[in-house]
Amino acid sequence: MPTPERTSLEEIVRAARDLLESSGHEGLTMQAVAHRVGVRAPSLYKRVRNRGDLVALVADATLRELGARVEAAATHADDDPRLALARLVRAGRDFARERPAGFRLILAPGTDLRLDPASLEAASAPVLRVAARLAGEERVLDAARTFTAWATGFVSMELAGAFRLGGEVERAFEFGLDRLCHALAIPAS
Amino acid sequence: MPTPERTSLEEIVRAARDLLESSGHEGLTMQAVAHRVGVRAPSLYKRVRNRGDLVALVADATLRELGARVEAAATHADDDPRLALARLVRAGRDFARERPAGFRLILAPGTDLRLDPASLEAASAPVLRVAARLAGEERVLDAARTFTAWATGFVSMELAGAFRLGGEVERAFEFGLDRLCHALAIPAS
DNA sequence: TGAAGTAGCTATGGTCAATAGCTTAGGATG
DNA sequence: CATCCTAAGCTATTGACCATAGCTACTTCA
Repeated sequence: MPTPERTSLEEIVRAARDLLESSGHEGLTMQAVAHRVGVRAPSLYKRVRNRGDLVALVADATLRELGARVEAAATHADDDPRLALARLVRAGRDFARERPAGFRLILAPGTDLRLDPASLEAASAPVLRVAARLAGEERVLDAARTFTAWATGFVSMELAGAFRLGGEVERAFEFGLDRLCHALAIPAS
Repeated sequence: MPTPERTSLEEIVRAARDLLESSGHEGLTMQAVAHRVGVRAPSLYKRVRNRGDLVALVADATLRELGARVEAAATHADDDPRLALARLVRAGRDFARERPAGFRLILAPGTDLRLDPASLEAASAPVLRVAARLAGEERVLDAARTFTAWATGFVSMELAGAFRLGGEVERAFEFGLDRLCHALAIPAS
């Protein structure tokens, strides 16, 4: 039997995620992570291949948490798909505000970073499920993608500060959500 | 009169942009840029404060080029706003495919990076102009933002490889564009 | 008690950002 | 023409960080 782990991989990833949010992508150094875990930097390489690997783990953990949040928002069991979609996107917005740096990591992953397809699947499944309930929509996949595109674009714009005043954000959100729902519920003319 | 510049700032930024696309964000080192320009690394600091500054210049140059492309796509002088919007988004998609790394830089700028508001303004103005011509739409700003959100989200998804097969991309694009145009041309009920 | 495996450490090498200080070229000025 | 002076570029250096090598000590199991 192997020796029980003193410093678990989960602990390292958690420290790395916190550090990413507090110090940015540049501040996410092996030394800083190690210090936060209470260990010296080289010890991390017993659990992680290199820094890129750690960043990938951070990205995947973040993506999975986003998926869980969206999933939780989807399981509210009310009939109105519009409200369900609104909750889904709000879950994404809240998450992006809580972990902006992590969100950026999964929003625009570098060429080197490969997100786990299973995690992506899990995160996008709820939208697909709700979209399937949209009245009059037969092209469910395309509808879900259109909605997801708007939602991610909106959140990324909000994150980048594209909306100056706070009130404008909500107005723009309600507007976009309303129009998207109309557009996707009404069959192509 | 000052001595004429041997190595211009434009030359440096151009080299940095090319390097960003060929070697990624990590490969964009001062040494690599200097070597490409035909100079030693410390000499760059005569033109640029630090690496972050150079990245900001790269981002701004990329954003301005995107703006110019979108602007060019908008000045086609045909009456159909739908075709105009299609050309706008296609210009963005083409650009994102040509300079994916640069596009990511302006899509999800890090917390440290501040994009020039004027450049952002110039890049988003064409959409606003076309949106203003949409029949029956009075909330022009919100409409433009909704459209822009969908477009950026779509491009970022395409860039991240969210669409498996090539054909699916075009189908999803046509679908989303069609629905968005319908949604934004029809006044809220 | 002895063997084995493993967590963590120190020491080290290599890359890169950034600064200090020097050298030199080339125009401006007398 | 001689001189100055600005600025471009260089070498040398420091400090941060990633990553590996190799050692020590502890835990578990026979």
